[in-house]
Amino acid sequence: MARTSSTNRKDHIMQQALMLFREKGYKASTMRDLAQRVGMEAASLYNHIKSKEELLTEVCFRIGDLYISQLEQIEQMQAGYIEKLRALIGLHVAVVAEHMEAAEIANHEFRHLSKTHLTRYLEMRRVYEARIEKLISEGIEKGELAPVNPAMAMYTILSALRWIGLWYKNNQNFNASVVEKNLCAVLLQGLENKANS
Amino acid sequence: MARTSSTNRKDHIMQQALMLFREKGYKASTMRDLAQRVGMEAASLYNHIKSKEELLTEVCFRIGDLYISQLEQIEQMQAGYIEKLRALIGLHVAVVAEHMEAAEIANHEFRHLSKTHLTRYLEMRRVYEARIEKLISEGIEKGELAPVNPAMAMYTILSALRWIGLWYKNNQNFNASVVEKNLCAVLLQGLENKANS
DNA sequence: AAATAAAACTAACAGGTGTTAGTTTTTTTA
DNA sequence: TAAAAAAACTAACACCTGTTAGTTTTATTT
Repeated sequence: MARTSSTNRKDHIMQQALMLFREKGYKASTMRDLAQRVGMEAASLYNHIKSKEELLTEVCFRIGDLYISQLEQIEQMQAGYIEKLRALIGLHVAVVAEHMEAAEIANHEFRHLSKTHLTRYLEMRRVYEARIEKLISEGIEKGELAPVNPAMAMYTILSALRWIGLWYKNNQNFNASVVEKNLCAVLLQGLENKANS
Repeated sequence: MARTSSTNRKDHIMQQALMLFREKGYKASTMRDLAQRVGMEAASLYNHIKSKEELLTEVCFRIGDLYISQLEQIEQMQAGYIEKLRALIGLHVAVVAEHMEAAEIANHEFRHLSKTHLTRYLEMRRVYEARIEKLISEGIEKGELAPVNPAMAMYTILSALRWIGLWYKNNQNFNASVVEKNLCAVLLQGLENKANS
């Protein structure tokens, strides 16, 4: 059995699917499009994958699991809450830097998951968000973070972190540490110049 | 000629299309779906509209024009740059509060515009972003804003402002001024508690 | 080299897509 | 109320959708 070759082939299909879904969106991407990029007929794809949705499902949960497992490490850090938020921002920069297409697809196309998968995915996201919200709450309680609405702060951070993919796409010279530094500067210190006024 | 009635009918179609596109996404929304919501056969829609894409085009440019015209007013304000950014955040909160579906569609579905319209839309957005970036640059030069990378700060702000729609969707009791206050707090003052440390 | 398994192919299905043509019904105008 | 315009309808076109069936080619194993 050509197990190795088969696995490689599936990985190749997956990789092409990622690029296609990101370019056109999941619904606008056809199996014939994908087949052409992979270099075979559409029907042949089904020797390697189960369905179109399987591709999407795999991307979404692979990325989701990655975020959640990394978040666990951040929660267990022995450090202040500013430091933890800094690590959270670093996590998102790193994930996008290493899995840009997958991260963008999970963020933008998850709604096309089948009902069962969608429910599970939304639950994962809900948990992820709740844990970040808790992180912020705790930081506020300890007086390390400014007394803002934790839910709103959480959404603000997570949304802000979404432009990383856009930036990555437009700039060849994507410097992860510069991006991270600037994101931390705006989100943690704010845009107002405290040296002034 | 039943001009009034016709206009109302088209507005009704437009409104239903907004809700449908937002729920399912543009590509996954069918003219038969839309027709059912409007209460007629799919073919009858074409007595009122030119094409499916016309609906999307109209939404995108209506919202785009709105943002740009409002930005002009902000630029001409006689006020400090923190105040101008505050106004920018207020603008986005207000647009989402008043045109939630349209704002979300313009943000998420514009890529399905036809080539010509897409080019024009992207150019509009490029200009919008450039002008905000310039606002930030000027603020930094004058020492009113912290010395961050202006392009990155611009993306951070605009992305952060995208969760408003999400928040609006999940919370019945959407209080625009509270949302605005918290967004300003995080983006302008930062999450770090300056009373502390 | 023969047997077996993997992976490609062609053809097609069953249903969905936006949209048009042509006709009938409803509403407005004269 | 007759004429005209608007807006609904049914039927259909031409094409696209994910996927399956069945067959042939290629690669692997014994």
